[in-house]
Amino acid sequence: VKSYQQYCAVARALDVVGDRWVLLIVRELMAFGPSRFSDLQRGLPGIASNLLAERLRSMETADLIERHEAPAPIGSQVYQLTARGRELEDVLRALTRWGMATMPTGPTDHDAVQPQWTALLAGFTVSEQVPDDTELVLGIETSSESRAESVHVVLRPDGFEIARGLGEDPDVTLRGSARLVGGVLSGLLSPARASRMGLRVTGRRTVISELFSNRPRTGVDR
Amino acid sequence: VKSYQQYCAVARALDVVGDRWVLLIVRELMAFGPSRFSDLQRGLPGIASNLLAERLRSMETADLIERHEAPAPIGSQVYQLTARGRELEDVLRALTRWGMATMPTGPTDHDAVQPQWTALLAGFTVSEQVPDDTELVLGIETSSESRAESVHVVLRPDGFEIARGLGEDPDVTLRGSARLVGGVLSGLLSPARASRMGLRVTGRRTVISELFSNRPRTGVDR
DNA sequence: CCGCATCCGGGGCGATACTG
DNA sequence: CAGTATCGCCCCGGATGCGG
Repeated sequence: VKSYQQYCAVARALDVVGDRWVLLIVRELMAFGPSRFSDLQRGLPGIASNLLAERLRSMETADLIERHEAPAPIGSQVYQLTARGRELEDVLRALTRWGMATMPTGPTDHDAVQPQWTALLAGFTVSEQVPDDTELVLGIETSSESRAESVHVVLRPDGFEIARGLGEDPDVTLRGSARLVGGVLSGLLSPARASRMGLRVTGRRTVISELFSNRPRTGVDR
Repeated sequence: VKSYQQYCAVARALDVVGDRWVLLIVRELMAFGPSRFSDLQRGLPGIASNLLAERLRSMETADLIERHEAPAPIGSQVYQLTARGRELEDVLRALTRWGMATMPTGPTDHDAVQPQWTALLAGFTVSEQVPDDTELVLGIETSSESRAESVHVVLRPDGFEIARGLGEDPDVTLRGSARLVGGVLSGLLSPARASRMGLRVTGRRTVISELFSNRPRTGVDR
């Protein structure tokens, strides 16, 4: 939109990422990596196509993303974060932590639900809980009213990756409403309570309790 | 504005703090503490009075701030952050770190300059560098073209406080353009270089080099 | 289909004026 | 000093169209 015209680091940052949708576009690219226009559109329900196009242009100008010709499988182009764009991870982490506190409210009926949002939450909150030299594949299937969609997260102590589908043989799989799955992954809901409320956990169930044994009770305190 | 209507922690957070000016109002209240309407207006050059009033209302509804009858000296009311509002500190920290990288560009001629913005930067970046059980008072005077305004920061290892004026006998005082003062405090500019470029340091000058001896060279890397 | 460009209605935003 | 009132403008959101 318009610059705040203030010589202040916060205002300067908001001049770039303060426009509507921008940080959510970064969220999608941080979750899935290089994505096509239509992929982004799916992950950003409510955005108008012209707005997405305009944002992608200005984000490219701002050096947040770069446009690439897609490799073999698809003959289109993909968008991905630049190094500068990836440095927004701490901003998204902070916003995630702060926004998590409002999650127990559960999705309103009109709220969209996408599994990669919950998966990103998982990557941010529990990835550093993974023991050294291990890789943990977490399957996530959030069932909205209409249909159920799934992703899987590869959790490593130093980071994570998200991809569509359940992948091959995840270590643990969480199925249920986004509220239950997200509640457990954010630490705001104990696995035991969630199970009683309808969460289904398959695979090496002990992994879940291990991940959450030494986590703070709420995600809000520092 | 309007909710994103997505069951995602980031989107939920942006539903509350994503509106224009909101995070900058939080910045002002985090810098100075309880403030009056006109104080906020001074710290937010460019905001229209009706917009400030509207934002203060919605921020009160969102439990970010609360309105209080002012104590003795002023017969008006003051606004201050709630606990929930103070929890936005990490969000501001992350945005500050990210926005700092754009600061060497210096203020454009039209950019406003206020010393508390630089002071907040100091509080965020160097407060934990202060040795235990010590209190360091840092005077800051940023000279814009028209006039020079000053604040002082009381730095403690576990936090900081900002107040107007230079206070009584600060340990060190930095005077100069906002670019020079901010450059040093952000770690993007060495004190030596800044001095050569016109920064004036008075008081216990050694404190400065001590504070910045074991800081990372740039503020951008994790 | 995918990746936009164009058009259009509504509302948030910004500037000014005004009031207790 | 602390807002309220009014008024354009432009951004946003939704729909449609269209070339590759």
